[in-house]
Amino acid sequence: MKKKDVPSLVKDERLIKKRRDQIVKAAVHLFNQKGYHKATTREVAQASGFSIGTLYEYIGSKEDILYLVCDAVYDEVVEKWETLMDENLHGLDRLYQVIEAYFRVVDDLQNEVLVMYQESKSLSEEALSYVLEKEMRMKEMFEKELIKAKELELIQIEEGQLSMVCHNILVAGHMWTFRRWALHKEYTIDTYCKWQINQLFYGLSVNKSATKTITKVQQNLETEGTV
Amino acid sequence: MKKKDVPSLVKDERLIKKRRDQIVKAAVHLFNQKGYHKATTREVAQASGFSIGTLYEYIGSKEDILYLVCDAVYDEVVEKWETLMDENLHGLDRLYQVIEAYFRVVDDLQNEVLVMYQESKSLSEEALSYVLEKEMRMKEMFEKELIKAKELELIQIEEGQLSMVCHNILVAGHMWTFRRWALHKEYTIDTYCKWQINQLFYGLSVNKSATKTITKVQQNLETEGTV
Amino acid sequence: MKKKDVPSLVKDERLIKKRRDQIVKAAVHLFNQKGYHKATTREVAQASGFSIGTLYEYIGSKEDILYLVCDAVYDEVVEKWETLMDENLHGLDRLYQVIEAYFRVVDDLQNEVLVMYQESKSLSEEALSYVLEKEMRMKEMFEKELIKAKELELIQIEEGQLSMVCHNILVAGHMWTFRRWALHKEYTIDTYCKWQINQLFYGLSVNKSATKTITKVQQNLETEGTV
Amino acid sequence: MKKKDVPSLVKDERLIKKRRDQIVKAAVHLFNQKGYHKATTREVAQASGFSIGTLYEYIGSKEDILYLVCDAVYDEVVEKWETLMDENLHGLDRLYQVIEAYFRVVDDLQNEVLVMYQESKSLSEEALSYVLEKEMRMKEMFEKELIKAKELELIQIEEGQLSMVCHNILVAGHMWTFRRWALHKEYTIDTYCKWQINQLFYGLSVNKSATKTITKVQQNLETEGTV
DNA sequence: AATGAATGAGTGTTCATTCAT
DNA sequence: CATGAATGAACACTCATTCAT
Repeated sequence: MKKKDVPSLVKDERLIKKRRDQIVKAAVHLFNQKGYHKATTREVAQASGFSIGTLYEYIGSKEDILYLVCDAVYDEVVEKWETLMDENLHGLDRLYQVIEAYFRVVDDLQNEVLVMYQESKSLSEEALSYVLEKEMRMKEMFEKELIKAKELELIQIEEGQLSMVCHNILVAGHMWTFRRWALHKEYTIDTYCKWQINQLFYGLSVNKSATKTITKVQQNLETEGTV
Repeated sequence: MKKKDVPSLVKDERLIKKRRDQIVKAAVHLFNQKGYHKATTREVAQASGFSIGTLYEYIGSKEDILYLVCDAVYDEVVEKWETLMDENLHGLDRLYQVIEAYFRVVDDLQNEVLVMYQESKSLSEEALSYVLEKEMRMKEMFEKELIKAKELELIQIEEGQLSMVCHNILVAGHMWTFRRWALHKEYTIDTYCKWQINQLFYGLSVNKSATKTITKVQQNLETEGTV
Repeated sequence: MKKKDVPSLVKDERLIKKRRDQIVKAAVHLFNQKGYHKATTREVAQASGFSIGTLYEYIGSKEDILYLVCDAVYDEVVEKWETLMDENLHGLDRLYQVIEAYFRVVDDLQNEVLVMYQESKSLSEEALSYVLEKEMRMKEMFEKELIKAKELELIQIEEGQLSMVCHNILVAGHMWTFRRWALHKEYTIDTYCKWQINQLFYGLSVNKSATKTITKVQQNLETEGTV
Repeated sequence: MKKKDVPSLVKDERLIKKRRDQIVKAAVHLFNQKGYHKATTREVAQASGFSIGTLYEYIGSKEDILYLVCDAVYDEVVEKWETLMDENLHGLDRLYQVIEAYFRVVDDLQNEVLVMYQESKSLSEEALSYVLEKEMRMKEMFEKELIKAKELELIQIEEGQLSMVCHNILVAGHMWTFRRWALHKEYTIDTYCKWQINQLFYGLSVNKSATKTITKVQQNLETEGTV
């Protein structure tokens, strides 16, 4: 899926970048406050520091603003993430850090991530799939790390579990923003990282003598024929 | 937080219930397709099988529709969940089942949960806090079970982890709907339950010889002074 | 102009009268509070003590309510007026009393008169002309009295003045309602009657010698440099 | 009570004034025909010569239109009134002229005055009190003149009568519009002025010795050729 | 005769988008 | 390149009126 083309009537690429940065910054703030649908293009223009006419010199439609935001947020997340990484770490330490760094970037870019998260569904199919593709690329970053760790025999992970765990990690990051009404009361970003990583690697530490196979539960449910 | 009052011009309580059920059903469908903001009240009325005037005999504002949806979805989830529970199960089996049953209910009520999940942020503060309270009550159901399991020494779980794990379970359920664009390609609800529960209880099965304490990682990160 | 026909689905004339009395009473109250246009038929029905369906058993349209009100108010004014009249009075005293009694009836039926006064313009042409005809009939009552007084040489009034004075009297009554925001602060109905009647009969008591001395006064003032 | 703020999305003050003049003109015409409540904002926009969207660039709500009308009408009345005044007249002549000029302005601005008169009650409390204050200021103009005349001993007027007479004069002006269905059949503005002023100063001539100098005043006014 | 649920045309208002200056 | 006035389709919501029960 290609980058969606956002039309501009202006030629100067440098100016386009500058104005769009202004737009994104203003839009993130506004969309956070009122949501994408309730924020008006006029408001975005004003918050960006120019007129509605000028706004439309740099975008083709309101949706483009949302697209620019989502696009920018992914880039910013990845960029900051890379800044945080210590390339000297190895083994499990590296794995922990990749995840923790991600959580911390999300914490840092809370508003941005939240907007992208809550409003991206309003994108057109074309724009959405581009954005989702970026999401998948982030997922792949975790997959790579996990596969590497598995190959190094640092962790044991079954085939089917791999992808799901990466989804879980990503969503655990998002959660920190979209469930902040609850989580921020109970956790700091430090404790949140600690417990999420702990949970991710060690689970609920099942007392082994109590273990029964999940398969059995499955069977029970299936014989009941419900759902 | 009390149940928000949704005004109706109609007196017959039975009829109100019937019509509101129609409205909720139609609204879930519509909001799924186009989202809350893009769906018009006229469309909701039409999809409900009556005129716009009649719609407004049973609600006070468009927001009330969303509120009715969210309220109904929670009730429906809890109700179906209870139906699925086999009260004869005990120990870890019960724990597995509580979680799996929840996932299966979410799967069954995918559209409903997705709408509630994606659109509830558009509720007014008053309505939202009522809805969030319901969410917290669901979280408590998991908490109770986990505490019970802990007391029976079926699992080991530290203080700070408990709440977060419950959030994780709830969100893992939601994920099945809001990330279905990815997850449903890779998993069936059966395999999804299996892997999520597996992951929840056993984590990534860290190879013990490779284990280092998370605290150490934390220290590394902190000494770097980043974030 | 004939009495406008207000259709009713009910046969029993006595019931029609009873219900319409209820309607008029409720409507006067409501129209006073919110005005004819902002008051809804539902509200009128409710304030009348029955359902919207029943309301429409006794009227054909919302406008009929206004017509009923206007019609009733005139009748009530005339009726109360006659009650107040002392037939033993004669001469100027009678004239004073006719006018004062009218003012006092208006004071008594303030809300009714105000509604009729402010809202009758919303009647259809047909209904309006019937109402205006009633107004003219009231005017004629004053005309008769004034003509009688003129014939008795109690007052001097020129041809063209007669009609206008009667309009003035009627409007002076209405004024007491539609300018009550100002008049009721400054006058009681007693003082209002006194001064209006005084003004009506004696005017501003122009100083007779003033006409002649004006030039003189002016000269004085002008030399003083004032004015 | 301060001038109510009517919000506009347009910045150019000159354009605002121009457009609002258009709006007022169109609204007076429409409100006369159908009344404030039955006239739609779309009709006002169309009659003003622009689209509904443009209308709302210059007002905040429908009520603002009514407010603009009332506000403008008062200003226009006062302005025209002042134009008509001959500052060289003194004594009773001046008094006659102040009143007659007012009647003639009302005649000239019939539609405007009638709308303001009949619809101002639909204003919000805030706007209404501002409008009523303007009305009171007009009343004070008459009060000043009467007090001056009293001090010059041109007229005799008792304390309690003064305010009421001014109300009467104002209402006599309004009457010429809201009772035109009757008055215009019987009077021209010339005869209406003559008889109202006559009545105002000399009453019903109970006392037979009352003079009729009005004819003379009329001649003065007529020879000036104004109005 | 009374009820009140159903109707849908109509209303005020918003806002993304355009385009002349 | 920037501006902001103009546009009008679209929307939430109201309410007089009807009619089956």
